[in-house]
Amino acid sequence: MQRPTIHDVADAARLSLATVDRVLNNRGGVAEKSVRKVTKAVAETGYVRDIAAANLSRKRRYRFAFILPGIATGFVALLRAELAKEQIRLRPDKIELEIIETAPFDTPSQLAALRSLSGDTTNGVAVFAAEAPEIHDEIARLAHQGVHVLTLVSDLPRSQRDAYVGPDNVAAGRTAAAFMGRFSAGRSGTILMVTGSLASRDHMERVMGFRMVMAERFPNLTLLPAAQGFDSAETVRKLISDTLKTTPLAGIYAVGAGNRGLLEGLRDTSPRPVTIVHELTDISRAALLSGEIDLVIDQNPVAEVRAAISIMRDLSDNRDVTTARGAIPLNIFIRENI
Amino acid sequence: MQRPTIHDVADAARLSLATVDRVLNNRGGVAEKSVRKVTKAVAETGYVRDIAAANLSRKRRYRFAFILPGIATGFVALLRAELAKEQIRLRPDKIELEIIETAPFDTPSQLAALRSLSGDTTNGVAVFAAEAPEIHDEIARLAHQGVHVLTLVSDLPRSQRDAYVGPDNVAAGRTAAAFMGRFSAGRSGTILMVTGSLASRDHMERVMGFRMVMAERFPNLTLLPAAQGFDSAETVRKLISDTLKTTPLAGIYAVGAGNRGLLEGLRDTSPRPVTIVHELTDISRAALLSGEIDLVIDQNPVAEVRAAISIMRDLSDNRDVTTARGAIPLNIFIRENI
DNA sequence: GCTAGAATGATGAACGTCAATCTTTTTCAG
DNA sequence: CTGAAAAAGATTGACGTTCATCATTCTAGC
Repeated sequence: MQRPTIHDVADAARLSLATVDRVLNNRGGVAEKSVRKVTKAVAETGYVRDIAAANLSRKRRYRFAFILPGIATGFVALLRAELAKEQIRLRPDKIELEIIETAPFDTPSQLAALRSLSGDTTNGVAVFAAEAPEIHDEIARLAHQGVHVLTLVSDLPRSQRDAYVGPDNVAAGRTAAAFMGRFSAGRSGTILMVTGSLASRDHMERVMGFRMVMAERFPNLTLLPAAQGFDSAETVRKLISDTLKTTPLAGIYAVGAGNRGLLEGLRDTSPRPVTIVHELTDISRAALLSGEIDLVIDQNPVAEVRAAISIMRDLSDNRDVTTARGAIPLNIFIRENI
Repeated sequence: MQRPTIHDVADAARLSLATVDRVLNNRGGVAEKSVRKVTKAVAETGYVRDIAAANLSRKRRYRFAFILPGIATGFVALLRAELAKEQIRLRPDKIELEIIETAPFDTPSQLAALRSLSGDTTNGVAVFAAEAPEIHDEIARLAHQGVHVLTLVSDLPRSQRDAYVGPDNVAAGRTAAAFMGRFSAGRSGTILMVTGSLASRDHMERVMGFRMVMAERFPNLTLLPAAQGFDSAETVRKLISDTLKTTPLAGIYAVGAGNRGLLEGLRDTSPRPVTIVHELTDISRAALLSGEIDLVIDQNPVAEVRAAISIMRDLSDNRDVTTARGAIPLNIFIRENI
């Protein structure tokens, strides 16, 4: 048995193709009675629109934009590399990806990126941005224009975004704390948390999760106030070595980027603090192998990009999207499993 | 600018549509010179076949089969549940999934499943099977008939499979060992490994990885020979409690399924051995929360099913598939990050 | 230079849907 | 009962490709 087509629906409803089409694409001008007949016929026949044929007919393309910081290294670079690959891979599927780079931690630049988009040039957009009221406004504007908005890596739960694609950052922080505690094996000492910025929701969520578990389960470890490294290797390096001048550290949790600086700042420190960082990059991988880092918590950029695209597509085709779809698992790496 | 079509290629090659079509679908009967002209025109115009249109025209459907053990609980049940979801979700894309259940750890039944498939009823198949020469033969037969074969969860690297979709099981074992060692914090003692079957390659690879890291880094921990629990809760329970009668355990690494039995066999043991199991299910999740289990190494069944389908589809459309595509990351769960 | 056979061209119907246009039928107010 | 508006029907040409058929033009061998 073949899949039913509009013809079958028309037959079942005892109406013409034209009327069925009018109903299916709600073009209006159809009697209420006929609408019901069609709805019934669709249910009876089990008709599902052939999206490929429909797209072919209406020359549809999917235009998705990704807004992310223009950082040349680390995790964001991996994200961008994956996007570039998908850009090519998805061309035959008529999915066009536009990548818009913003200045890191710069709300005006993120705003400008959002403003450059509109409902008739874009079908969906995935944004990696910080929490700010103007950003929320722009997202609302886009949503209103029928653009599907995803938040990427860092969520904006109170905005009008359709979905969040990224890890559970509170869980990430909790995990970091749990391993920090276990790896410290009951000793006491001081822990430093280095974030990128205190305005990044993802970083704050990680800090929150980290603090919770630390307070609950490892009261022997003392937390310094969260520092800001602005994802810059040099700033992070200075931060670490300055701190070490006055305070010996039992552990470091690097919430954001700048791991190259972290390693430099840590060089020649003995005993080496338990070091937990985020994102598996060339640098963190090497440091894991050499023993300079104890644990890496990673969100797979490949999975992230794919999930985002797949969800934007489903939203565009208005299939229902379960929220769980965007959850990116946290991958935990130690020396033995990279 | 629109994407080029066969018409554009024909124009560029100064040949008719018919000839271009003959070349593109190599139907033969075309002069070598013309073939070259077409190839050149394709390159010049950047033509890429519109797969959706092509599929529409040739009424193509993708028929994929999944062969997996008919176990009603645990990881395999999660796999099957996800497959059932995808079955519905992918219907509008004309992807049909057939799920074939085999008796667990039963080669004849796996063979029968493979034998039931052929090139003209199936485009791709993902098999979760054990290593056996007859299985290799069947895979070769299917490959020869143009069926794309994937191995799922457990690889058969010397077979003619097109790709493996699943985790790096050696890395899984290494990871388990690394955490086992760290969680034991320098103490010495005896470790029990419980596999499903010594014939399952995935289990053996895990054991191998586990042994390697144990020997290298934690010589203070002694390994008992790997036991077989046949993924049965009752067998595992008995195994554990029998072992405990004669030998106190510092750690247990459950390589396979049957975690319900493991927990029962472990009840009232004090001190509780460090316990590491595979796959996040209702049971292991609860045990993690209650503290009966220390660590769960999980392969996400959702990711696994999606990767398998996406790869089978790419193979069917003969796009090139990088081997890395099938690698499923290992998710490590402790109490704090589930 | 003729002819068989190969190569190429031309054409049209299909796949399932969309979208537009034009015609016919139904409905209902006055 | 009439007539206009609303609803429904009918038809057609796209979208990009496949596939088959038939007609035409080359190309070699003799």
